[in-house]
Amino acid sequence: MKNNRQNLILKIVSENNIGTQEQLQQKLHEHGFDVTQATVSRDIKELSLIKTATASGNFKYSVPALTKNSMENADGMILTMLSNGVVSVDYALNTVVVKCHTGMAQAVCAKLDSLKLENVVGTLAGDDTVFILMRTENDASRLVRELGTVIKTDD
Amino acid sequence: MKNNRQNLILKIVSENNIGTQEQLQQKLHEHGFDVTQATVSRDIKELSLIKTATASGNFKYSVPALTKNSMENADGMILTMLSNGVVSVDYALNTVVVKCHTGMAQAVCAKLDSLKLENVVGTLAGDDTVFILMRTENDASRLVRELGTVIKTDD
DNA sequence: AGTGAATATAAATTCAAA
DNA sequence: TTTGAATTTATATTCACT
Repeated sequence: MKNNRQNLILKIVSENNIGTQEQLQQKLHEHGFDVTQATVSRDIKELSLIKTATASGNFKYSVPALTKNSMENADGMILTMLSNGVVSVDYALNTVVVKCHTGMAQAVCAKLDSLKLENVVGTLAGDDTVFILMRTENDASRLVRELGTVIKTDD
Repeated sequence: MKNNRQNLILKIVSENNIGTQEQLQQKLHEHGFDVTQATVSRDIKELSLIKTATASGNFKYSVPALTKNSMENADGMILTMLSNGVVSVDYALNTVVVKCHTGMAQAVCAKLDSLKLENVVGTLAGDDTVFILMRTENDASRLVRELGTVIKTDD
């Protein structure tokens, strides 16, 4: 349950402008998770979400980029989260297809974008699938291989 | 004065583990800047510092790095390229000006584009100069600062 | 373990002032 | 515009309970 909730949090902060834990709590409530601010605070800490000012003069929680550093953070929580979201990775020609659990594609896509991967032409996320258009077939192949080493899919 | 203080803040949070504004205030005091928490809070907002949990279970303020992912990738090729081509970086209002060696601006511009920097409205390269139009003046200021930390200019 | 209620702490903002 | 003092608001933690 906690895991589901934290996955949802990643999705929520990726897709919305969440400035306070109360707002996040409210969003969680809309999705059927009734937790207190205390829990939201703990979740944010465990996920190592970052809080920062935006150009528009507000604050915003975001998913941290997946660096070596952030993997070390929070007992690899983020990595785990990413892993939990992904079902499988495949490619055809120069397009990589990341299959996700329903509703997780947006969050996974945000995470992948944050990696600022090379030779990515563009990304597109539906509900349970992310498309990554790579420059060349070689790039696609390499990316699938690289993701394979990082992401533990849940089969 | 404010500028000096904010520069010092960047230095302090880079070199120390600052978890609260009070700690930062204390460090500033040691360097002769006597300001209140209110000011520290404003500075943090203006600098868009990020607050996030660390592996050790504490919180920490950090400088938002454009480099963490993008520059560590690609075997530092991009970094090398930029360093070799760039002479200086400056800005006025929301436009960043990257002075390059003659004929290098196009290449530098392409490299900068490849970084997919946030809040970039557009870029334009001449022969020895790249213009980067940022969303806001703050964005410009931050980009210059960030580039400054990454790019070794050849003077 | 994970959580909520209450609380302590930290951080953002308001308001007045220089 | 920049700031401090006071205040409000937000966030982290403590403690009890499950």
